[in-house]
Amino acid sequence: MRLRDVALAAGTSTKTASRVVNGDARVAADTRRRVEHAVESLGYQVDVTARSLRRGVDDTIGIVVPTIGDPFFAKAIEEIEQRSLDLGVKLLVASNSHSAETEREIVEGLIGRRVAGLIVTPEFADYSFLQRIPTPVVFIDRHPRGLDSGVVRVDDEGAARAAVLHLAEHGHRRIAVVTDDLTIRTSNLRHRGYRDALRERGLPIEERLEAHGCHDAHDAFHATATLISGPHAPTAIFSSRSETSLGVVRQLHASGRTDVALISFGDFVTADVLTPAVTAIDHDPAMLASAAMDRLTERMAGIPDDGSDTIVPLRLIERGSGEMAPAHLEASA
Amino acid sequence: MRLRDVALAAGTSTKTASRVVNGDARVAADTRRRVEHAVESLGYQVDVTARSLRRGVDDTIGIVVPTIGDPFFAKAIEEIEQRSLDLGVKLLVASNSHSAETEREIVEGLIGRRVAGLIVTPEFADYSFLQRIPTPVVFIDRHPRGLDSGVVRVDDEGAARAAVLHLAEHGHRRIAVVTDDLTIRTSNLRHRGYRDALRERGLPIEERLEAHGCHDAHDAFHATATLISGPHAPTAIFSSRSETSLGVVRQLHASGRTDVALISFGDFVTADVLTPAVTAIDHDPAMLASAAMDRLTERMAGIPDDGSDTIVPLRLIERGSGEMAPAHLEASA
DNA sequence: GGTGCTCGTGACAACGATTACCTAGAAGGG
DNA sequence: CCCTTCTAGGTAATCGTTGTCACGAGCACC
Repeated sequence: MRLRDVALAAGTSTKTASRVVNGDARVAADTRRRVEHAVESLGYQVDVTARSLRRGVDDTIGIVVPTIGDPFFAKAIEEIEQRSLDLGVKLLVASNSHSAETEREIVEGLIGRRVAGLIVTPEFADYSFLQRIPTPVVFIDRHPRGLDSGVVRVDDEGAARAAVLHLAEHGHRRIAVVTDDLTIRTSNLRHRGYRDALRERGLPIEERLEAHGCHDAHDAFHATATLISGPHAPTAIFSSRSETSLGVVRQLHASGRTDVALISFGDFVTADVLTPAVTAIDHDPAMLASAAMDRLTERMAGIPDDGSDTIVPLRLIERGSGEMAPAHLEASA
Repeated sequence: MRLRDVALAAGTSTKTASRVVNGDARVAADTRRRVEHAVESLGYQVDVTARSLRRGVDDTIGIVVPTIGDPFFAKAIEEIEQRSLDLGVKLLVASNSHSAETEREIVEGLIGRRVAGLIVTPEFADYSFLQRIPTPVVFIDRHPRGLDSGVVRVDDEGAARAAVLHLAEHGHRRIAVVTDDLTIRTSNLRHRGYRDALRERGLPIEERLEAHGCHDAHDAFHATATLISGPHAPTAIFSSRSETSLGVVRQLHASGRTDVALISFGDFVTADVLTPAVTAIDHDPAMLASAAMDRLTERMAGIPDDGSDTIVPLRLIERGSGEMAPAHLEASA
């Protein structure tokens, strides 16, 4: 199964066999045929490992995301998949498993595999070690710790601000937010956008209107119950992640409070089937992915990083839930 | 950045440096410290490629799926991710990009990378070439072409049959099916289960009750419109994929026909928020993934494949839409 | 007939890490 | 005090492939 065996069977040197395998034109037609036959009958397969070692690089790029199960990243991966297919390179996907240590291991492992380039969603790890490494790396979604690098990301703050302003424009003065831990950068940015909007409109910033630490739909479900009970309940909710939106929606439906306006940061399937249909800010992971690929391609072509961020625009999809007035009017889809 | 450089800096031989890097106990404490220091200050990283080449294997397993974006596979990957983390091996994910050629390339590429094991969702490629290859491969979801191998899969036929029987038990006599092309194995099996159930109950099998070729929600949306119009419209629909279910649901809501019973093969988020909440057969990708990992672990431990299939059970989640009587009673959540 | 090409081919080294094998002391047993 | 057994460390070969260089043959051109 080694090239040597193929060469032996074809009666040539390994080098010539290698030439055939790699499509080098400088091989006599007859020799080529013999080698090809040997390859076929022996079921030879190139040893990518040895090849990479010798060649120094690989026609593969890698992408590292927090979790593949997250629909946002899943979509982004799909897009990058398509793009790399067009580029003729293979794609390896890995997840950084939510721990600084494995995160670094994963990235190092991919680099050690000599991928031609890497797209990384930085999370906990310190990426300063990358400075000594020539592999082009493009970061998406967040800034990496320990490294001063440009990033391809969505405009979390601006979009959150726009969403909340949208609610305010429809007359809401008590707008709540459901978010994850503020230590998470994106959550933090969205939360900041939320507060910025309130300030701009001179609306109250109150702790009891803010539900932090909602990691998933379940947390959000309970947090929403607390939010909407009591005398000073909000008339609108801004949910800062699609996962939490699911919980918010469930709670609003469960407690018969579908009169509360809602905008979800992050779209989700069936958002348009619900009553009222859920207004969402759409990330468009494909755009993010595409921009990241553009950037990576540049980097691989030797164009250096200028350190600036690429901001991917977002759009507000008005479906009804974000356009309801504060009273109890129901604007159905 | 090579081990040699580290050794040079630490004043030892590469072998000793290698020992330190690999945690070999037979190194004097002082030497160890010197090497560790050199590693740290030089930012040395093992060249995984060279290591794999020499060692012959790698502490990485790979998984190949049709599309990472598919929520089913995304969940399965998450599970396998977790399991491999526990096992202390890394995971590489690749997608086979829907073409026989790239599919084979991807699998060969992973094998060429000397992964310790592989979990593959076979699609179009001929897998007979694997017979000559020692890498353990576990197939999931479908049988591979060209290779006689056991598979870890869900009981598509049986579960579809159970779903349709469930509808029949609630009094439905005109049950429609919305499905993808029957050339796709899983679609075919589910369709067969559907017909089996009808036959068992002596219910009519009619072409106008069957919408084939629905690739996505959009197709299903239109197909459903056709199904539910006309004099002999069904009182219940069996949707054979979660993607098509989204389209069916949208159509039923759009045309105010939420009185039509529905069971979805494949659960989806918000299925429980709709009115009526959607009854679904849940695949539980985690179970499938887990079974696949069990099998792969066995294979990697040298236990040969006995050629039998591992069937992962499914469960019916009754939420209302599948328990409605044929008339127009509304069983709300 | 020399000179300078290109063509097809092969010998050889090298990619970076590891492993099989070996050395020299040191430690311990009798 | 000699011999065995460790211990810490080194040397060289090797994994499979490919880049470099060289070589002989054939050919065209002056």
